[in-house]
Amino acid sequence: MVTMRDVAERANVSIATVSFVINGTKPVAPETRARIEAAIEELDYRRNVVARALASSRTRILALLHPDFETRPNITVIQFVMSAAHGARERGYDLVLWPVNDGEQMSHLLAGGLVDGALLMEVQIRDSRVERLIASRVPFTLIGRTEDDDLPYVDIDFAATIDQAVEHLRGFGHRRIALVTQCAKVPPGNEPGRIMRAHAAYLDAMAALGEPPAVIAVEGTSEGGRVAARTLKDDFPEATAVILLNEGASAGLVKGSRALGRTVPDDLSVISASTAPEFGEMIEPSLTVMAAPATQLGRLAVNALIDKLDGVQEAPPHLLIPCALVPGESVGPAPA
Amino acid sequence: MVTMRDVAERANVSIATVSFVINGTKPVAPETRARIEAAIEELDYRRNVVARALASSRTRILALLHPDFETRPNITVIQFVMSAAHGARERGYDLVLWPVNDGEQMSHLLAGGLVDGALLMEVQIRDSRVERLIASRVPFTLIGRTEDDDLPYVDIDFAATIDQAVEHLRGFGHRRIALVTQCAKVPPGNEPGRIMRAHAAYLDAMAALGEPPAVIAVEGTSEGGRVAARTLKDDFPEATAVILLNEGASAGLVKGSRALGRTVPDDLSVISASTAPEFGEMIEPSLTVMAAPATQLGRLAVNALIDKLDGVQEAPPHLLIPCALVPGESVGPAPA
DNA sequence: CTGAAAGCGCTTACAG
DNA sequence: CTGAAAGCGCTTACAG
Repeated sequence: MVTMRDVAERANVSIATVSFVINGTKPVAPETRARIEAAIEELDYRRNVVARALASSRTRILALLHPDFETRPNITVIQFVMSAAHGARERGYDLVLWPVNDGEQMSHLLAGGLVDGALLMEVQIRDSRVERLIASRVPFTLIGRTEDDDLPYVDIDFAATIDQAVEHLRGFGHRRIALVTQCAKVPPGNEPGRIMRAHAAYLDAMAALGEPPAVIAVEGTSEGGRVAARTLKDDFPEATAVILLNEGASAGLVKGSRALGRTVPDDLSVISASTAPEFGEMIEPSLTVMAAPATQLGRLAVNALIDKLDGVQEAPPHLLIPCALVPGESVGPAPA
Repeated sequence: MVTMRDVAERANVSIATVSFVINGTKPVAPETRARIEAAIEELDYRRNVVARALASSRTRILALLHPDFETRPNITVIQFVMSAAHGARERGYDLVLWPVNDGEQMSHLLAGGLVDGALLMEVQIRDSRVERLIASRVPFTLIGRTEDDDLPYVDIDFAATIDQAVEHLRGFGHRRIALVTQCAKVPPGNEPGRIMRAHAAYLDAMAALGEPPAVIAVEGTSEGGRVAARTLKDDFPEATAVILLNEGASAGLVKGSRALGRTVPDDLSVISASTAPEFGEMIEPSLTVMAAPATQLGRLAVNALIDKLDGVQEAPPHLLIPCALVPGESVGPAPA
């Protein structure tokens, strides 16, 4: 292995000077610099990142903390993960994946000193992992929000997303609109923030419309979708449209409705929020979706975090991006 | 930050002895050990992984090298990535994500000394990245295979998978079976190994059946699936069944066939190979799939690599796992 | 069974 | 503009 010492010897300088040119930390005379660069080239030297990390107490590694047993894996998650990894690499950082269930495990990992910063996925309204994160003193950015809006986060703007979905449906004459969310495996009142916030936005929109709300929470599976279809028919037969915040159940809802004699979109219009268009077009009829800005969020989260680490940042980032409507064939005029 | 020195002082021993008990590298007297463990507990000491890495020249970090612009992201990929990350953590390793396009970039990263080993995804028949990997002297395991079967790999057994799919279809009376694969953005003859091998297995099976082969390569999108449906109808109208090695096109194929007046499975039976069942049941009719063993492969690949790093291994791993048939509703009796 | 000491390959005040 | 040297927090022969 060729080290900085080898380069220094070949260029007839001290290792400090080599370090200065590699990092651009101090001015170096042009001739000296040229000699050093030549030596680096000739020896094919690459600085050891571990030694650098120890000496500078900056590892340039970021952790992506995600729940161990992912909810049904989906396109959005992989897009988010990959874009975060890509964004990190573009700025010279590495991203490690940390499946964490409990805060205990998280604290251990954080205390090891491997990472300079962390990204936390699937944030809940009250989230003990966030407390651990704060206690660890490792800088972080949340993907999603807790109750405490002051923490740095990037998130989907679910309120705007729901509003837009409702607006779109209203344009087709729908007024009785149901919401299908996802059951969480957590105490009520502590769901993932997205569910709480979307729920609240939905209730507001219905109140503004002067229509009664109809909310159904099912599992994020095809079976869950079928359950939703039946509940919809039995308990909310007046609903002519439904907004899903449950991608995993969307296909089942369409299939289940059809099996119950209700066609999409003739009898029931469907919008799947926070869903990849690639996913929507697999379904028949193609789903009208609100595309999750997964790729943007991944980059934004990483860049916000790195900005903080580099001290290039004043206020904690509070970034909200709404989903974008991508029309499919699952929304039609409200039945008379 | 509390260091090993702090622990040593509190326990009245040298830092070497602390290291011995933490790593279990040398026998330590019970009383001494107890004192040290107490000190660790009281100080809430956690060993600095970076310092350890530098001193031991083992970082305990693994890289997952994946193509930068993923083919259409799918459930299988995220399952693979997450299970690899999880498997690594269970053995005390971390997994970094490295999006790499060119070998150049890869060599730079590898030379930095951050990782002890690497996993390479989307391996092609002739793959320059593999050569870079070998040249870097970083231990690795391939996900997929090149021409050179001697390198360590884990892979889906596409031959067995195709055979099983053909067998299944034959059980329903099908003989004229088409294969739909995915266009690669690489020179012909250098596709991802899975396509070459599945293709070969398919040709063998058709030869054994004494039927002419019919192969269609389309993009892994809904549109690609539609193209396949049309090509199938126009160019291979005798085919009563199709095996897909192209998850992204499967939904489009079903929808496209229906649009052309051919119902699945009445007129055309469909099996989607290397596909997640969760995906299959989204489609109408539910797709009969060959489930990709993504989760197993992720763990196997990581464990094989770590075994090698730990010297717990003789021969390079050559692990092949076939997909498992999960019947849906897209396969029916061959039309008379 | 335990310790003193060298060393992993860098960065970074401090001096000149 | 450049260098000598301390130090990052560990591991690991080597000695005893």
